[in-house]
Amino acid sequence: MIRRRLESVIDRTLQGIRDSKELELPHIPTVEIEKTRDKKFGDYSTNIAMLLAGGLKKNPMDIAEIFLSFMPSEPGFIKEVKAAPPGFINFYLSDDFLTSSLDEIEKQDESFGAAAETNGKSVQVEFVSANPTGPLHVGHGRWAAVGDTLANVLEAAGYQVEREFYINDYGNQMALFGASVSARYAQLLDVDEKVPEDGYQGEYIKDIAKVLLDKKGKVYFDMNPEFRRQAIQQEAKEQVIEHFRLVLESFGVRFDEWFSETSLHEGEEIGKAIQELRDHGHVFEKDGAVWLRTTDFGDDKDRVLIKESGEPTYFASDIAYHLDKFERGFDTVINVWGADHHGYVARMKAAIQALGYGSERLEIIIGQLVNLFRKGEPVRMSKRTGEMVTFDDLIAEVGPDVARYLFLTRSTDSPLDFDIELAKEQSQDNPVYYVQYAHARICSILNFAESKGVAIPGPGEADLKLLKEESELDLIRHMVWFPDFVEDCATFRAPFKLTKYAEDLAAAFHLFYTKCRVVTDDAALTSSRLALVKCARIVLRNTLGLLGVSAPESM
RNA sequence: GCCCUCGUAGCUCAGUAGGAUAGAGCGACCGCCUCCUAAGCGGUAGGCCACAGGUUCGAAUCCUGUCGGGGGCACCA
Repeated sequence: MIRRRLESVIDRTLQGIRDSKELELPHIPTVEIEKTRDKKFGDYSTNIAMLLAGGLKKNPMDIAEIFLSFMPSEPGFIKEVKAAPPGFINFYLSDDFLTSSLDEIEKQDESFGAAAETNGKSVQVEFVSANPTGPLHVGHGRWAAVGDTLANVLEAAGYQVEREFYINDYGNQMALFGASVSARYAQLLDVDEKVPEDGYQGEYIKDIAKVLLDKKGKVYFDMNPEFRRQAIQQEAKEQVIEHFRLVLESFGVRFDEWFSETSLHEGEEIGKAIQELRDHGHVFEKDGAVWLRTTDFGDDKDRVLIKESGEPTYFASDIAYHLDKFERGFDTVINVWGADHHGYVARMKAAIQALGYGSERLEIIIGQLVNLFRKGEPVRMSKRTGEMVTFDDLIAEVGPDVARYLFLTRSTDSPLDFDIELAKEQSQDNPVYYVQYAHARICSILNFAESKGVAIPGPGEADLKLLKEESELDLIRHMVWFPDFVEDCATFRAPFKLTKYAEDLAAAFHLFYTKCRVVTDDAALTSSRLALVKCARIVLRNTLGLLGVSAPESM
């Protein structure tokens, strides 16, 4: 990683300055290295001189100059270092370093961009977690893309990652769902039974009942109504979960664990969690209910754990669930929640603190919603009229690649406008295709070379020093940045940044493509450009891989 | 009313662990295929970073307030 190497150079330089007593360095601040946004400032820069200026009461430019005079020369890595006002130190990577990196990329191949070793930390990412009472909506699709790509990025950054789906399969909503399916089932057998007033009226309930009838026949018919409702609820729930599994799988998302809320109620977990809270002294009784004093930890009001009726609240089971997560040994637990749950964050964080865990071990990513459009017109969704575009409808219409990619083009906490027609028709303006096209073009070049009988060079076989064109070196600059970039995406929990990276990389490739012809009569140059193009394909493919988007060989 | 979040080019949005002249895509306008995929490339135009204060050598970024959009404020899940 480039940043690590620069950190080490900067560190050694500062030590040198300190030893020589040229400057009194009381302590060395954390080195910040950023990729420059403009080439004229070099490739990477640090603001260390400006950070030191305050304490030393010296002009940052003077400090930068001193820094330059002490910096060891590393010709194989850095071509040039310059101080620039108001006190930046800019590093220019050497051409040799850039071109020789290609061998490294090719050697690492699929693992290029991923940390060489694990960082020893485990993290669980919980996402989607829909109630199994009906189809997933497009918002769930967005959380799925965000959660899964975040998990990919964390894995690449060296974390041990688990993906988990929490099944909210307990409580009133489930009972209503069961009763609704049960009524539809009865109706199919010509028994006049009404779907409950506040039950689920959607057409899909009929479909579930139909499948149930086809699969199980009339076995529920003779049961007493309550027993029948429960049995049907169980079957219907399994049907919906299986549907979730299939839809998410078609979207490239596979969970390691499906955790049922009901299982918490069946076991001792909830009681255990409440006892633990009690032991920590945060539980009290009032108005016949049992409360958790979440206000001790910054919540704006205290919350009920056990209702007057003796039933635990959803909050209580959620606490038990989070306790279970920590007891499973995760260092960090990340939840991707829909925006409608954000009022819940403070109390959940309070709860885990009441259990004695640091609040930083629970991270909650609030995902904003998706607004669907069709040719600029908002798609009205109403469960009543049945006018609904579900997540699987969307996948069927635009395809998983387009959906996944576009879901990740906006930062997670800003709402996303998704125009279905634009997504599938305006292909030339579609960033997904722009990136995929770069990959397909590369494959086409390699095919063309092969068809001409040109040998594709293996690692170390091409003379990479022949790559001197600006567009060639710029393309490599984007590629060698990749591992650092992936690490940033992980530390900032910002999977959506990858789409921008992918577009910039594709742009660098497209520019190279128009400026430089790969397969020419110059055998040596052809060989080195083929090596470059092969590496560009690796990085492009790995980027798309993290995004969960396919890398087509032709388009 | 209280809490959270957002407000950046005509549109959709990046950029916020304070840093250099605020970026991209789309839309508009002008160019580029005898040649490995034109689903591409180059160029032009477009900004009081909602507003007002404050902190700082330096603020789109941090703090306070105002205005505007979205969301949330259950012994529901």
